[in-house]
Amino acid sequence: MLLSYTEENYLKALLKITFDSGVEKVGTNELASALDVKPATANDMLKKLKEKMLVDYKKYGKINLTSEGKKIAIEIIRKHRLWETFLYQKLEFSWDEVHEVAEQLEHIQSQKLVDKLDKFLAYPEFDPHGDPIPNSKGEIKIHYKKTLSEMTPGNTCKMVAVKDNSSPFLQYVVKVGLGINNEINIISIQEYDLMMVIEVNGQQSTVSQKFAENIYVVNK
Amino acid sequence: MLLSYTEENYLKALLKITFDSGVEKVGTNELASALDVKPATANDMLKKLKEKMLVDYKKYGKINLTSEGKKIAIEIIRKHRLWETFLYQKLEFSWDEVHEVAEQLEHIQSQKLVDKLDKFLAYPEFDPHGDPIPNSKGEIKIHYKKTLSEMTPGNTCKMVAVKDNSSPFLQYVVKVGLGINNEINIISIQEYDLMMVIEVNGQQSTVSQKFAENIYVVNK
DNA sequence: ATACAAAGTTAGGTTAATCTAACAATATTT
DNA sequence: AAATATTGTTAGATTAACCTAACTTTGTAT
Repeated sequence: MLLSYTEENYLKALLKITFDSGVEKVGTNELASALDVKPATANDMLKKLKEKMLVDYKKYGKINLTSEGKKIAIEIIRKHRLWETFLYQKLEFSWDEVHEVAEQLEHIQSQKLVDKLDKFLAYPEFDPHGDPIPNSKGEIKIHYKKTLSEMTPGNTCKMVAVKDNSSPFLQYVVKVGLGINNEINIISIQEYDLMMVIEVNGQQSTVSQKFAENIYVVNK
Repeated sequence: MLLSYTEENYLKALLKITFDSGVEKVGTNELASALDVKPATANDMLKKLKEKMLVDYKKYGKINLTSEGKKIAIEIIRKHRLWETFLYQKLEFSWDEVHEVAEQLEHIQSQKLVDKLDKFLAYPEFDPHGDPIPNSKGEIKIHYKKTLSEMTPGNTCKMVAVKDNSSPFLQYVVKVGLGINNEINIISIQEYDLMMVIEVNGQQSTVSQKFAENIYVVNK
């Protein structure tokens, strides 16, 4: 099925929201704000995607991807993450620069391109932000993640991914000395505002709760 | 200046036409048919591009790119040919498959991406079809080309590029045993219909005039 | 349980890129 | 030079993706 750039973005946004919130059902306003359009616009598109059997929804109800819609959305995420990996590994892009360009590259239509790129990169399993890259069958390696904000003093954990892919956040992550697979010791937590003192490679930093909520870790 | 996908294609088409015909001035119908749209459509777009000072033209007159328009068009061709080279050299695409995908990739907006890709490919000077890749300053290595159809029996020449980039043509070129930098001996020419008997790597083939007009060569 | 707030929908309008059909200017041919 | 053909332009319509403003439905809180 040939979809427009825009239609693809709607499907991708729907999948992303369910990934991030853990909930299957999505609302019109939520979708609209994720795509930075007005609810009326999202509503129009939803009707179109329903016509095409890519979403399952009825008036005033919640939105769900159909299995076909989900398949397409996963393919887009696959392309996005493969391109990010390419930019990072082969073209020397930095962590915080890959996302923007991958947003464009993910819409290139060519099955052969995706397959060959995957091969060229030696079938990577995770992108530069630690997010899993769906394989050619659409299967995703899930590593059950907690956020840094769920850790308690004395814990040691390892950063596996970031939740927020925005440049300002990623640059801040680098500044704190953090990166994928780095070990983090939780030194203390401020009861009042939940600020956290952490140690990475011997360097201590104080980070906000908001920051800690955007770092995925696994226990050590 | 931020241009739409479509606007970029109009600029590229204008530059291509002047390249191919050798003439500076382009007509509305010619442009329209190159882009596979109706003349009325091309006319509308021309007005828009004139507003943006990218083309120079007046009612019922001929169309010219301004220097700014030409600069942008060259940049698009640069991207197109770099991507073709990438697909061919790094991703194992064949000669006749690269064009289509590069038509999409050429519109990706990221100066850094172009620069890094150029570096990654070790600053190639020619794409897989033998066409010169403009460098980062927009300079193009011109090799003064003749077509195979201009050769006479007894001549020996070397194929440097193809004029037609379509899949059917390129597949035919491969079938005849031809490739970039191959030596060609002109054995004979049929006076009646200008069919040519050529020899490549010891293999003799008979090719039509139309075919011969689409192969660029240099004298040996 | 009603009232109010939040979420979702509809109607009608805009812009970019396309079209068709009619018209105008330029070029070519006899 | 007049007739005809070619080329280019204009006017008005269409479609996709967006908008605002008004409305309806659903959910929440007193």
